[in-house]
Amino acid sequence: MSDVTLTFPDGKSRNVKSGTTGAEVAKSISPSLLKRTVAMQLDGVLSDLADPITKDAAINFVPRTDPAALELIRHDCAHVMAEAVQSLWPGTQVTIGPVIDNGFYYDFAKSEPFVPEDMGKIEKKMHEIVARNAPFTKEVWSRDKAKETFAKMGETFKVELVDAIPPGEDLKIYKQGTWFDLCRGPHMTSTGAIGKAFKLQRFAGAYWRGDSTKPQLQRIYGTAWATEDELNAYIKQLEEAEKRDHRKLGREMDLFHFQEEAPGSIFWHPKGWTLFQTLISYMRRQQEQAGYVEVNSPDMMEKHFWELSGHWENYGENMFTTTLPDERVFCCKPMNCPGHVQIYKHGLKSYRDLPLKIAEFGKVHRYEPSGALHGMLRVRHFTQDDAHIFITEHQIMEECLKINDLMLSIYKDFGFEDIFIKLSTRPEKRVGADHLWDKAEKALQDVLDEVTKRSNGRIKTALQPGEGAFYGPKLEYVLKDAIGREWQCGTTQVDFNLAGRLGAFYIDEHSEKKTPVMIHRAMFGSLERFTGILIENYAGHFPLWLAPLQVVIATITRDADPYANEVAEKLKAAGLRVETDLRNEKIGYKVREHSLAKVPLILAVGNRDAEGRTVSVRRLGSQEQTVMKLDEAVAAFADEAKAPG
RNA sequence: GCCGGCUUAGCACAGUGGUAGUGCACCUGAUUUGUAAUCAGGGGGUCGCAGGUUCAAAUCCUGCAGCCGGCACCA
Repeated sequence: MSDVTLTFPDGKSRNVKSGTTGAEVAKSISPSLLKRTVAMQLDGVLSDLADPITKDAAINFVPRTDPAALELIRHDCAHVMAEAVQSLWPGTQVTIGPVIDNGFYYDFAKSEPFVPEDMGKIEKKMHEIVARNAPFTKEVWSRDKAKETFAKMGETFKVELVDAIPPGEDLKIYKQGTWFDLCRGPHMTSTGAIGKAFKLQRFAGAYWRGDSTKPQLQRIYGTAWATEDELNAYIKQLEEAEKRDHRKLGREMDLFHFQEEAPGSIFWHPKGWTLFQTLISYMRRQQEQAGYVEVNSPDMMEKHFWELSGHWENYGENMFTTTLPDERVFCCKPMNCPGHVQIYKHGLKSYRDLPLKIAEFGKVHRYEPSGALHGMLRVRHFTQDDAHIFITEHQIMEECLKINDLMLSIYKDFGFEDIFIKLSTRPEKRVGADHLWDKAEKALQDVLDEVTKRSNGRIKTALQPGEGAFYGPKLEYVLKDAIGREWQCGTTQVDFNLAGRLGAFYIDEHSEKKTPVMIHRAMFGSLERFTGILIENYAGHFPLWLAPLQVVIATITRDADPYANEVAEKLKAAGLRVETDLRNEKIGYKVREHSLAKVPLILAVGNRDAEGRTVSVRRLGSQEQTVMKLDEAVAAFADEAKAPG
């Protein structure tokens, strides 16, 4: 047999016979290396340590503590969980069990639902299986053997999976003791390598193959790490995220509430509405500077209008309708675009009027499925910072790039600098001719390429085939928050269809009627969602310009009341949002309360301050106290409270 | 919409068949206080809604709604 050359991470190389396994190579170097190795990488690709090596490769032996081993730990853990479930509930069918961010899941077909107490039982059984430390062994089976075996076991989902594997591919079976599963691998050397740092998290329903027309399976989510320290750190991180939950902070900070008579709808309280309006003012200023005009269009229009626009056909099941006493059917607008086209159509437009940028802080109404609702992040009535830009075809690139620049600069004002952009192309359900879709998708791809180039590759992109809107493809801006979670906010959509459908045109330089192209775009996306994201991103600790209540003046004794009122008046006159706390309480009590309410600035005033015309400043999150002259404090805070941009 | 869980005072929670509780918040009084809880007293709940079982239901059963975790859908 011929030799193959293996190159080790230290640069040294060595020849071994083709067909030698990774385990044999490791053992020949040292038995202890073999013992601590759970898998290998060949040219960077993970594979089983027992795999024969048949070509030259850079080889790396992976110990279980190597970051590369983490996905193996999780994947092995999914197998162990599946064995545990099948041993506890014989007759349960296994389906798929992939690795996901921070963990894994496995989907089961089981007639009785899992109950909460089952989680502990499964975990216990898993620990037993890990302790048994059975080696993972791989076999390659014929398609027929696999189908026959799984069919005999009653594993109908596995049979379906076998059928879905392309003809040329090997069918691999991984065994851990007597239990086995169809799996593409790789796995570690034995179940013991999983260790103890795993935990099951939740039961959930999930459709077979992610398809809501197919049977629903029971999914178990788990997390697994190389060490218990890492597991604990991860759990702590989840707890941190929970503390930031906008639903919890919204209640604690008295920003808004929900109630069951209005599912998916927000009752904004004064403080929350102040925050909301601060965001709108900010965006209004940004858009004015960028040459937009603001309009307002009707919330309800007759159904036939939405039939004409294509919404009734393509979006109808998400629309609220109402029948008036005169029996005409009206629809609440789910989007602002058709209304903006009507405004565009008033007065003949020339190519000289383009680009025409029509913006609206319009509240749209969408009947979302009940299971989709989630605090302010997914509601049925929300305000978009929406705009429609009417342009000629050759203005697409320039306008999309302007939008992109504005989008990025706005996100930066909120501290979001880690952005990624998804391109979503034509969905199955759509309006318009394919050649127009070709043009629209090409245009957005070009924009995306240019944006990536300009950012020197800092902005990452992804393609989402079939995820576009029914009237056009879209770019979707996803931003990463302070604790690494991703949120989709802005969107830019190129639309060759809607203007034509609704009879909008302009006169070009040759006096001919032309159909404008429309760009639909939103930057915050939904103001409600963006507010929720900001609450979680800042954990309620808003920068001064956003904080609904910016300053509290807390008195130390009653004697200081007149001075406290004077301080409040001065701050209000400087444009700050201020309250006084003159209650008969100790200063420590007041500081605690306003700190819990996340007020950015607490000014304590007592007799010393009244005499010296000073304030004692305490900033949220700091124990430190700074005594400032009143006039200086007012000027400094007024400056700090200015909105960016 | 689908699967599972949950729903008790403003908030967080205890209470599994026999007169509804705790802490915080709230109200009243005393205390005038220098940076994360001063002391004492008091009020507050058709136990999500509607049915049913029972001598008796927060507790058991059925239906509905909302919420939570996922799936599907999506800004």
